[in-house]
Amino acid sequence: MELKNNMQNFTKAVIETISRIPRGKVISYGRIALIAGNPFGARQVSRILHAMSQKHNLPWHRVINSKGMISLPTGGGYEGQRRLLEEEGIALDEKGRIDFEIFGWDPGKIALYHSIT
DNA sequence: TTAGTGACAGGCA
DNA sequence: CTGCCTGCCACTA
Repeated sequence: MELKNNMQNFTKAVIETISRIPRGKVISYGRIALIAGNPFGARQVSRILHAMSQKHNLPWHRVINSKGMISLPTGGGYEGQRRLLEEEGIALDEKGRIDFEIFGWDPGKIALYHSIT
């Protein structure tokens, strides 16, 4: 059960981290997994999102893969996510990529981000 | 119980 | 810079 609790903690940490993503910013699955305490939990993060995002009212659309692209298949939610991102001012280039240098969110820089805004 | 799958990531050609 | 291959982990058939 200790093991089970760890998984619960990871899930909770993931949910909490995602809920903290500022509007207009994005972060990768892997980075969230790392912050939540599991360096190899990127796939679990996606699984958690798919299962709990609506229930927890999370900004799931601000989570993308390490290549800066939307991971959903065209026709399987891609358009919707892209639209939500663009509504927040997040730009995608002609290849559907988002620049982390501009829109990437790093929890470690939250203080800096806060001071600027 | 084993095999297959996936809203991923990093290294290599 | 782009595409392919392998590693990881939880869940489903």
